[in-house]
Amino acid sequence: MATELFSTYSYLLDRTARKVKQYAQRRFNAENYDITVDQWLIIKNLNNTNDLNQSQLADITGKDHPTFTRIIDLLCKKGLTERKIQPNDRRCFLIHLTNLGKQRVLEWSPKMAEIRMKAWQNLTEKDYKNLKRILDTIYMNLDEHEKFINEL
Amino acid sequence: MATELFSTYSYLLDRTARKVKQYAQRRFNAENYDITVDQWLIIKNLNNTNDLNQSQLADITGKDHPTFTRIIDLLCKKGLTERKIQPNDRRCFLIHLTNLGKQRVLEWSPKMAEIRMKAWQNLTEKDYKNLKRILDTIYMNLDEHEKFINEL
DNA sequence: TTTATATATTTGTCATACTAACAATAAGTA
DNA sequence: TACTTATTGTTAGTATGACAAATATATAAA
Repeated sequence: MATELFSTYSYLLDRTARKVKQYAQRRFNAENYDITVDQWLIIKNLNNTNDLNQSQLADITGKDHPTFTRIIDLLCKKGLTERKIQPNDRRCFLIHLTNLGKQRVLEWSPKMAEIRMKAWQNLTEKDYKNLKRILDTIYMNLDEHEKFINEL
Repeated sequence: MATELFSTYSYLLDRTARKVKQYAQRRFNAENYDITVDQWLIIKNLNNTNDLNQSQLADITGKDHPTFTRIIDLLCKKGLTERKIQPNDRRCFLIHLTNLGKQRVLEWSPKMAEIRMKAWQNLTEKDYKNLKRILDTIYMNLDEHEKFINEL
């Protein structure tokens, strides 16, 4: 593999991930959608699987638990989600998408899909499969937990 | 293209980029290398092309200017770089890798290469070329400046 | 029942990403 | 020269990411 700095996958990955997030955020802002890319990821996911607790949702969306707490704080402040107490386990909350939250997901989804497709111009279904395979392989190569599981 | 959260390239990209950075940082910390991944990227690059000004270096390493200012502040505090005044243009500094900086690049490079290869297990040269092509395509699709250039 | 351990969430700290506003300097122009 | 515009870099504010530590509650063990 080439060892030149700018040929390294880590630089390319970081740069591209940032570009995608940055582009999406600018499009959100241009439409006056008062939400960040990471916040969107979460409410979009809540629309599919509502009423999970924070830990589960954090894991699903790939966020650190402290980071997740803070993002939910902001979503609650915006009225898009709420924390529901569970009487049978008072350690955890269920994160619930409010009616406003559901409305926003419906309202904003088409634009989000359009933005997502924009990045994929000139690429094929096969490219997607390859990308997914390569990224998943890298992820697994570095994931301590998965490595442990595989050794069992 | 699939629309599920876990099948979106943006999620995969973000997740993988973070995993790579996180893994590298943990390995740095384990070796007591007092440096972050982003700081390393910059001194590694300075070792090839020393004495550029901040704007040029920020562009090369893909950082925005405010972020770059802060990273250079930290690198200078650690004695790895220094800002040199240019008499003919007093707006900008040349960023200079100190002797300690050069020493650290030499000292740490082998471990960094090892860490980089770790993520690439089970992948081929062809995978690398594909990944690079796909990521570059996504980047170009979203890059306003390049788009403008291409239209000329 | 008391103690120990595990789970869920929060708080604090540092680093980075991005935006906006600002200061200093340089370069172009009337 | 004086005015305007562009460039370079900094600072401040908000959001996120990673990690360590604290808090509250639940569960298991002695």
